[in-house]
Amino acid sequence: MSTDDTGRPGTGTASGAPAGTGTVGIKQVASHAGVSPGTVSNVLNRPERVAAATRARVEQAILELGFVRNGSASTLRAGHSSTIGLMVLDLANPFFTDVARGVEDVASERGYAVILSSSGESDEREQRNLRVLAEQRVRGVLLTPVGDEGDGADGLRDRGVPVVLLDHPTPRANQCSVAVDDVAGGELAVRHLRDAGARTLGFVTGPPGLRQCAGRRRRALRALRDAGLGRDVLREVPVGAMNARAGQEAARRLLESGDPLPEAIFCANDLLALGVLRVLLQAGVKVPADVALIGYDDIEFTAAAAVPLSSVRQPTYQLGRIATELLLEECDESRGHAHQQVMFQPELVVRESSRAAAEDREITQA
Amino acid sequence: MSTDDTGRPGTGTASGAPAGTGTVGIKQVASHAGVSPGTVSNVLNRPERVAAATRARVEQAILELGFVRNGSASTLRAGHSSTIGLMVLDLANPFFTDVARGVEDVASERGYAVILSSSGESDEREQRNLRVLAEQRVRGVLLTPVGDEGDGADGLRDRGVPVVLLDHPTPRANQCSVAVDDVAGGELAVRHLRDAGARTLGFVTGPPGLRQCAGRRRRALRALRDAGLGRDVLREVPVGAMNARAGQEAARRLLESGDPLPEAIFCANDLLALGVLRVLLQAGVKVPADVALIGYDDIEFTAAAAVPLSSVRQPTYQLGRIATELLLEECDESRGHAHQQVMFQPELVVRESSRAAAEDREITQA
DNA sequence: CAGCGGGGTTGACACGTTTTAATCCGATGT
DNA sequence: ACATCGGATTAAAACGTGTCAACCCCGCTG
Repeated sequence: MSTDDTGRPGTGTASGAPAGTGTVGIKQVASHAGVSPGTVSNVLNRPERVAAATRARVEQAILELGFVRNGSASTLRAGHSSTIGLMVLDLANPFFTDVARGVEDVASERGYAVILSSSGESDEREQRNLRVLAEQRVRGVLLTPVGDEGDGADGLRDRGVPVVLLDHPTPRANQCSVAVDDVAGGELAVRHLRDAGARTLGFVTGPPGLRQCAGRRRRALRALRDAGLGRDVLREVPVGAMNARAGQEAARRLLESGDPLPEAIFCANDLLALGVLRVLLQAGVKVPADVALIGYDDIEFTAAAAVPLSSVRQPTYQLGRIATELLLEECDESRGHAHQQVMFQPELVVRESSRAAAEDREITQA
Repeated sequence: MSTDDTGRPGTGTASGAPAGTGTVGIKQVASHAGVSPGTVSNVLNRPERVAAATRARVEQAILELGFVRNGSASTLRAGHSSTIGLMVLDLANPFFTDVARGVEDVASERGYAVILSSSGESDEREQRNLRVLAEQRVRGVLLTPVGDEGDGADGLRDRGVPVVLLDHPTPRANQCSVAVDDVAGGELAVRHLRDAGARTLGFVTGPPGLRQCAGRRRRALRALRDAGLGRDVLREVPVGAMNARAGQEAARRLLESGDPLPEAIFCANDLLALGVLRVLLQAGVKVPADVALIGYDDIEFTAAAAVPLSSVRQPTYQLGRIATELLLEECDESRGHAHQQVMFQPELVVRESSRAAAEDREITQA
């Protein structure tokens, strides 16, 4: 059968690798190496089962023909692909970027590809993108759910696709999750601010619609209570987003309210804190002498800020790594897999922005 | 049809779609709707060819059975998938993050999924990940190549996979590319610094092995020459990475060298600039009074820095959008597609860090 | 009334791979 | 020398969808 379907109206007219060959599949490799397609498949998937001599011959043929396996056909036949889905809330947030790096590294090590999706904190987009992932027959999904309940992925789980919740503790025992102890983090921050001498506290938080924010707010309140302080010393400043601009907005509101500034401000997010910091400094407020400031996430830029920001560090990269390892484990041995809820402990990182006035004689040493 | 799956999100097990059903494919839908598989396929792909009545019936069946099309089979049969690959240099860089957002938005709009890869500025990883993309039979690839020559993707192009170069102008006419005019950007920055009164210039640049850095260095030199300045006024400070830590390192080296500081510093990257800024401020150097400072990329954090950083803005998000649109266009109508090299013009963003002492009477307006 | 045309629908095949059962061949044990 | 065994290889049957030619039905025209 002389299959010369070369009538390609193709654009880029061939160069480099053996071009012109319509599509080089397992069959072409087989005939070129003088074996059957089945053997080629074996070379690809269970090299140990094929004699060294033939294996070499096949590998040679693969190289010469520039064959790359067709993932679709493979997936179709095997029933599962070698890609995993990663759905984050916001790509622009360095927190998720770090997580994604961890995910990508592990996945890449194991030969998995990562399909990255961003829900943009929208329920509807989350659903739409999850559907795309389902169509792609991803092997599993790492999901930072938008809603409180992680049930947006129930559809996937019912279809037998493992789902690991990211940065979201789950009450349900029938799924894996990886998260950081938010309550402990809030406690660390609030206790630290109190220890630094603050009697009144401002709390800058994102839109309450966001699960993340709701959670962090609850956690802050609880930490306050645990610290023996009443809600009356707390001043909440809700803002519309979780970025630096919103932080500036929040600080302006605090300044213009006429009330005295709180002695310390806890921001639900480093981006917010950076914005707050800038406006305070511009207004001549001294940080931390007048107002102590602490953020959350410990993104890279906090350390580089004019007054280096205290923050609560989360093992973001590790978060991604562990979650991926958990997911791949669940994929590989779904039989004996025991779901586990991993909870990391956050770590307080104290920098200039919140050092007690007592211990810092010379902050900005210029 | 007693569909009792109405609003019962509470019960953990078995909810949503009919569970237990092995795999629901096009056939099951067909028999459930009393039509042939071919018709179901038509409903999915060419709805206009099927009568309204049957279409409704089929759609109903799809809904009831919770059918989602098997992308692998679809791809296999159709010969091309509905995913595109995006390979960036470094996920941790907000520049690429922004680009990725643009890509994701457009792709998502058109029903494409995005497979995100990071080469981590490593040639070997680029090759490995491109191979994975090839296996996945992506419809096309957006690539920010590591090497000077964008030939790492030639293998893909030969296989008929459209490749659009991202943030990398190409000399070759047989491919699309989207980039920002680096030379113009360098000129903007250098000219601006000179206009602000700087006579000597420091240039902090990343590892020369990186194409990005090599390019930006060349561009800076050229801009200098165009500005009528000799190389003798230039002081180069190469560093090992493109992040804030490296910037701090660079600034320290400048300070400790004993030579007088340059009157202005141009950083190849905002992250570097942030690091430089911090160290300068700590050392008591006034910005911009003593040293003017400008970065590149205009990432979000520059505006929020203690001394807001001047920068050269690139339309990052747009970069991603346009590149994706170009790619999808090339995919859809590969016949009549004319390759084009899009070149954006960068924009100078002047903030406090580089205002001439003359023009700023009152910078901090609070 | 016969022929015709066309929209709607159908079957069946092909896509490239994995996998299972069957086949082949040389070597081993008696 | 024959039966047997085991490793290496093969042939063929799926996997779920898209495509295309064929087909059917019905109304319309000559």
